[in-house]
Amino acid sequence: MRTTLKQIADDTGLSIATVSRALRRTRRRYSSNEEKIYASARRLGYPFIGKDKNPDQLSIALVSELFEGEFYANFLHGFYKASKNTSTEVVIINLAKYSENPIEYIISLSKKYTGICLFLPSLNNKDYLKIKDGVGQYPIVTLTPIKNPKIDTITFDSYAGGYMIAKHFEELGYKNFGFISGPKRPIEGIFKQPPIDAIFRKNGFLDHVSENPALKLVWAFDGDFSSSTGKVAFEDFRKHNLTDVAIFGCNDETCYGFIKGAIESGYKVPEDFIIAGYDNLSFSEIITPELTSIYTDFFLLGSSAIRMIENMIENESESVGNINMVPVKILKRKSTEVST
Amino acid sequence: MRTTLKQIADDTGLSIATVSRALRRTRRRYSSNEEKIYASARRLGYPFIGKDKNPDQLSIALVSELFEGEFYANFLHGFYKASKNTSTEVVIINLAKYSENPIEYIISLSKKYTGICLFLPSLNNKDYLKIKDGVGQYPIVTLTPIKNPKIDTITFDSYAGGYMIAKHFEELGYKNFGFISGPKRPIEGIFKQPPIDAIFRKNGFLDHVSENPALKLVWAFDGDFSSSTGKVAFEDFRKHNLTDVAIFGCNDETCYGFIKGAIESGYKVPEDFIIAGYDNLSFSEIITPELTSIYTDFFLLGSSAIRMIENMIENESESVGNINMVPVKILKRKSTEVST
DNA sequence: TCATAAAATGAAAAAAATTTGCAGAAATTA
DNA sequence: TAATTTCTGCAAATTTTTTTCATTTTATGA
Repeated sequence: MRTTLKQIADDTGLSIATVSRALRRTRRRYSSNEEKIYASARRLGYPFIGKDKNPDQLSIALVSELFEGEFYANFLHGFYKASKNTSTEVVIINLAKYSENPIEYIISLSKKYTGICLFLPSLNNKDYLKIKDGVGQYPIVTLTPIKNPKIDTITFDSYAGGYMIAKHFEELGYKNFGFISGPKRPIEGIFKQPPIDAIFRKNGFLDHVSENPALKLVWAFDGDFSSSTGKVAFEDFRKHNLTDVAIFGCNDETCYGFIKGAIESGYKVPEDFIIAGYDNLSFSEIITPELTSIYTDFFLLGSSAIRMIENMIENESESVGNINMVPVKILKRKSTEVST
Repeated sequence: MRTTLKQIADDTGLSIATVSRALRRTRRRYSSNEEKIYASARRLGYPFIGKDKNPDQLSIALVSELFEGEFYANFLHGFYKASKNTSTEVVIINLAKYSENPIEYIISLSKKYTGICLFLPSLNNKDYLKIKDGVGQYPIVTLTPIKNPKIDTITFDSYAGGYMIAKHFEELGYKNFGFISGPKRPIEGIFKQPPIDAIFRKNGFLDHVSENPALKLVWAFDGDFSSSTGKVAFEDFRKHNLTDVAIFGCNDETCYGFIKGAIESGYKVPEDFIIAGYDNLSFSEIITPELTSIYTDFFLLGSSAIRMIENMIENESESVGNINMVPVKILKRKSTEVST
């Protein structure tokens, strides 16, 4: 079961004594046998003795599937930055590599790490229940909103984000609102289920519209978070011949595509319509017109998640399904700037 | 030195036998004592027995400092994607956390991982020599070009990238070339030294210009990779009142800023000048006009790096300073599209 | 080339660490 | 409340690691 010096001795053809000495020496010597011993020890998974770990340091496994795009870089960077200020170490675990049985693998992580932080939009409620069952009273947190969670959840206040956009539009005097949604069906290789986050953004926006009799949703389009559907959305929007519309694209990329389509067709933004996005990607400051967007601060998210896990450890409290919302901010830019 | 059951027993106030049993049981039981034992074991760094590791799996430490931006997401994702096809596991190590003595820390990683892959633009030649000295004949590779490296280097063929741009400009019939450079001095918090990569891009571009008597460098500007200096660069360019110029901005972000400045001043691209960038960020497809750029394939880089380390292990060869160039591609888009 | 010193190695003894058998205590269930 | 199960510590048994010692190999210098 456990790797012993004997196994390494057998593997390398050397004696146990030699293996013991090589592995225990402080300074490495790079003789061919020592290299062989180290290589074998690594391969067989012998637990090393190096001053690898600061005993007072907590370690949190940040379990995610990595994809391309600025979003993931900001996400990871936010966590690392947050961990720098604490005695907590964050280790990224890319689940894609262990996709045969992800649930079991996540549960096994609880032996090795003091806490687990999940960012896995592809998991469903059943999966989370299994994980919760598997780890028992153990500090675990998820970063993806789920309905009726059984694990403590920490997520951006997307509902408020959607609301802020609607409110901003209203304050600018707009009455006619448009909306481009996020994915409603699974997307091959990314979302096994539509992200609930996007639904909250939408609800926050639409609830404000429907609560206020003066406001009206005059146009809606089903997107999938990509800039290409943003462009398609514009083609559809154009056909409707609407004027004085304030459009909320539920992420920035969708808006980029929409604006691109509009500009190419000779439209002017914000003169012909105003538009706002979500995520505040760096390009939102660069695109012409600069895009009003909801800023999600990943450093704040990371800090909150780490603090939450630290609290769980300290108070020996259980992850039972509390939801912790991290506030978001609206950044108003030229795409919603109305000349007076 | 080594963590033993006795230490955990002392720490938890339980007997050695109890600790042994708790840690060796296959199924966890979540009694308060067992939780205590696991917590103590984690804190003290007791080597766990879980079937954590596939014995035939190589593990490579990818040592980097993470920053924000799409670049890093693509970088990490490329490596993960590459590792998926092999039996090699890639573990991201964020060096920022160990900044007290990075060199020593990197050397200590060689005990734990089968190979090391460095992406640390802030290290200099001396640092690399120390690392090389510290790890001896061990599979290690660096991804940042350095002059006269002592460690095997694998990097994008930036020189060829710069050259491709110049060649493309020439083929379009342009004679007057402009250039916006990358950082020439260290940038606080990011580059302890100017990235040599950017210099190679520049050399590839300028060498082609100077080799061909018909071509002329009519304008150059010192940038720092940011879109804001791109905008400043445009202001400078404008003052020079140049026409028929083909501009190479040594990364995409610089070009975004430059184009933004140009459009805001009523310029038209590519009618008034043509421009090409480097990195092929996703916005290059979205910006109007779409930006011609050099595509650096991080999957290819990751695959090559992993293969290189695998070879070093197999042939027991040493990292001596070979340089392996990963080819890049030019993606021609509207920013350099000349109507005929 | 050879003598000498230094380093590396294996066998076996010694030491240390871990597991297990056993019996009593505590908790749970009927 | 009695029966059953689980938990626990002690000490013996077992396994693993380290150390001692003799031998072999390698390196060094005349």
